[in-house]
Amino acid sequence: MSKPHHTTSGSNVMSQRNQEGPTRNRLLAALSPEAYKRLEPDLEPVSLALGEVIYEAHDALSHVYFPTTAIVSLLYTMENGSTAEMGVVGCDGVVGIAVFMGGDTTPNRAVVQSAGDAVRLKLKCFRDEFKRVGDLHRLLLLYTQALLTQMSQTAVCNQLHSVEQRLCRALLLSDDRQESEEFLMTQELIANILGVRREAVSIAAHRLQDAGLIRYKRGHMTIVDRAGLESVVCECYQVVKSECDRLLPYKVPPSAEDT
Amino acid sequence: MSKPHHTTSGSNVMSQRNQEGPTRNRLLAALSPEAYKRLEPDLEPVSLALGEVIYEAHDALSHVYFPTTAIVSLLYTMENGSTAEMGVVGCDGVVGIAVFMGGDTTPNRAVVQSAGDAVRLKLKCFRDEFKRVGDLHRLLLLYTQALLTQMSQTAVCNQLHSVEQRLCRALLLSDDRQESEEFLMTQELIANILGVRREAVSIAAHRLQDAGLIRYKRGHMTIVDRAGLESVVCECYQVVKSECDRLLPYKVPPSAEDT
DNA sequence: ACGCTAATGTGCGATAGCGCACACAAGCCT
DNA sequence: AGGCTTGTGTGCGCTATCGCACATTAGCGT
Repeated sequence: MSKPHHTTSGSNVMSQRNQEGPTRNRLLAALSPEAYKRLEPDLEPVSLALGEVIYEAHDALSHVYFPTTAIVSLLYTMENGSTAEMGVVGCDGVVGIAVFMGGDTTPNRAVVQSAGDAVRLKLKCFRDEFKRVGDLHRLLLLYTQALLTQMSQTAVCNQLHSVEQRLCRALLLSDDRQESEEFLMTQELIANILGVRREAVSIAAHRLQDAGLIRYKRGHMTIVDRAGLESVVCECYQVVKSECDRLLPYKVPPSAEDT
Repeated sequence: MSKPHHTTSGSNVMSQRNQEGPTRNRLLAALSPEAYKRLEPDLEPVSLALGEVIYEAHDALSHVYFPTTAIVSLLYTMENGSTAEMGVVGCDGVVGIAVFMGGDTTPNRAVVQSAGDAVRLKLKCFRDEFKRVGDLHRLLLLYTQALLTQMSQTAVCNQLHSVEQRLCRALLLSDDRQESEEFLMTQELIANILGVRREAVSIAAHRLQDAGLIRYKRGHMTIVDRAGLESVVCECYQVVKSECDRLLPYKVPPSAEDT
């Protein structure tokens, strides 16, 4: 999942659907023109605010969400209130996997980690297209595998790596999913994501700042030296990124249905 | 996922396909008779030995495996050699998800955690049936969601719970997936699964034994008080089990294809 | 029965992260 | 400008787990 280089494409916007609008979402962008046209009338743009809850644990969904500039965190909340992130979804994915996997709900919540836009689709439209077993079907299974990799790598990473390394991983994952190098996130939020105390984040962030890798100021976190972060982060980051790139290349070969 | 009560069914074996043979695997058992008959000629019984590697990271598979009495662990190995489990597959599932998700390979390995039997299916037969988008297709997506839940819960559990609780979870997960209350597993193996040092397992196992919940002797681990274990284990165990039961009931309604 | 190997128990210092209790500082509201 | 709320830094004792170095033992093969 390389960051989409924001080539301000000027006049040829119409010819490329890769820069703005719903097709900022990589899954939508990878659809064949035919499949995309079928969905287009039903795509509804929405703005997602920081902290907004897209679904609670065990909630039946009314829509699936394709983030374009927003970033959504999949969090689990324990009975005692402590939380940890299991996965993160940005322009590379979709929120609401359970809808097409058949279970309808999941035990986790989806919370907006970085405000931005998304397009959403009513369940019926979405399912109708999924059932054609064409592009959308194939892409979503591939995406699900990528998410599976992300979650399972999170499992081993949580077990084996330090808070500092995992903070780097969280920052890089966010960076991959948005334009700007600056994030609006408090240490409290990061702590909930990493499943550690806020103080532990404070210390780790401070270390990264001292090392000149990030700048940090009251809820504003800025990546200063991305290469440096990549040298500190554990191997888990690359594993997830490589697998994501392998499974979901920008260009996807057309499916049998649409050729 | 309730443990299949081994009612030694005597004479009416032919009428129920729920006790022995390939249909000990719950996915195969849940197929419609039509779908099962299509696969049956190609199902190949295999014995899996403890420690046997079904696939290595990034390996292309030649078969998918439906465990019947064997238990398979999905493990990730770090560059420095440390390992941790991301998920476990028994008679409730299938080894080789990547084959139908479209990615063909995964970054993790599959290792036999408890010796036993499985049936396997060549990729082509498997894919042909999957592409019919009938029972097998629907069941495998449901199973994948269950596995997703298992992996994501492993992620949060690894972060938030103690070695002792996680040992309980591992034991209960194994118990759910096999007949006997006795497992053949060394502390070394358990340590690799939990992603901790062997010594930590030694201490945790000792505590459980002192509490009268298990008996432990040189590679033989026996559950003495299952209810006791369930009172010690963290909530993660129930979350995964409930979700697994919800998504994959023993009886599955027939799909449109086969009615 | 002997001896080898694999499995387990134990002790000790080091470290990471927890839980708590604050002090402090930044920015918003009026 | 003053004051409140929110976010951040820090110190302290505690616990879990690590990493290492051994001692011990069970069971297998011959």
